[in-house]
Amino acid sequence: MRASKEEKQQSRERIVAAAARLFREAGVQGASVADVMSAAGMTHGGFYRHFPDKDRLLVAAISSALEDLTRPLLAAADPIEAVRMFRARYLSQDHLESPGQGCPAAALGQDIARAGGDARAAFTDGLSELARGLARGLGTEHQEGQARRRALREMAMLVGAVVLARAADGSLADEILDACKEMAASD
Amino acid sequence: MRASKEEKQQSRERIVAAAARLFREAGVQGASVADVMSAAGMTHGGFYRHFPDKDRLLVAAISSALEDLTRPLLAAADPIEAVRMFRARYLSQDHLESPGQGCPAAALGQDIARAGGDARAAFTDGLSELARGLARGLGTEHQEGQARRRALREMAMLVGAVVLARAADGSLADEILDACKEMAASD
DNA sequence: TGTACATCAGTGAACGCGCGTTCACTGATGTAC
DNA sequence: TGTACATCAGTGAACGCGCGTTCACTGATGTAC
Repeated sequence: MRASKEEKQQSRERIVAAAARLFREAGVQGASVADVMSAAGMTHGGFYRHFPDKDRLLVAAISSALEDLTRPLLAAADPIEAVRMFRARYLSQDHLESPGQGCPAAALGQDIARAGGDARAAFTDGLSELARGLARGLGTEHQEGQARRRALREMAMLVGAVVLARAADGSLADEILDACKEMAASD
Repeated sequence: MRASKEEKQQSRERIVAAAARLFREAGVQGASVADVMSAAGMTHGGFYRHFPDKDRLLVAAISSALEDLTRPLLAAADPIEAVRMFRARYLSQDHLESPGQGCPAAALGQDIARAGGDARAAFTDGLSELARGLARGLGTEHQEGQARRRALREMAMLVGAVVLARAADGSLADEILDACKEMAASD
């Protein structure tokens, strides 16, 4: 039953992808190691051939999810348009309803703050890269440092809007998203 | 060992206060019923004389914490100054380090989104009141609806800033808070 | 007002359950010759 | 290249533990007369 090196690597990627989705959907404590392994198509015992413990899986899941979020911003040929699309997608109903595919800061920020340690470090690195991606599309008319400050403010507003809208019932949630879209437009 | 009606009421208030603090510090799943009862000075068995289950305690804790946050805004003689103070306190290092005494949206938003049901309803009500409190200090030069939209945007940015700053390491956390303070000042 | 009894706030042991992690095992893979 | 053996990815049972909740019990409180 031993799998090849290549198969092991693929297994690991499936585990991280499953964790990144389930942690964002259910929270770190709400998704068990067995849940993640099952979603990756394996049984729970094999987990420890890939990670020493659940905490290390969280670290890998955070990095992976943040990279997925940032990639289009850093790769875009038109950074200004990329930021516009990023915003629109971020404040969409679809993002609200699909935390498993969405921003890990909005879905896991509080879990990461409590986990501390390596999870926080991985989040800090990934978030800083996200800010860099956003700054690319916010810096044309301003000096260097201003673009980064604007990127950090933008991130704060976006994350707060989605955290609040997900925790609130539909009508207030819509109000919040609308108010923040207006902001983004006039920014 | 039966306590009087008045004592029972006081016990209940201690339980809710302990839960409001511990849930914000450790998360809903991170604070057990036994932890809460112990912090309230009792043993765990008595909990069910006050609440049918842990979910109902979360509902009471959310309402209580949001009322504490909103009270000074609604009671203020000078609403504009009250909002200024609210912002400064919200983006302070002290708030960052004391989630147990701070904003329940920034500490529990993701738990509330996942809990759904009555917790979400209680959060929606309390958050709407908070928006009303903020709108009091944001409406002088604008029409009615604009004040509420500005209040919702303000909430989103504040909550996002604290969620991100708590999940990130110190240096990036400071950058985020600073960037959002600037925004608040120029708003 | 005083008495007898029902109520029930709080205690602490006990319950069933799901969790993270460990372990003996299987058999295909990787490697040394 | 072929062979013999060591390695180890993945399985599934088992572990100890802490959780939310239940329950029998105690004795002070509340109430009916």
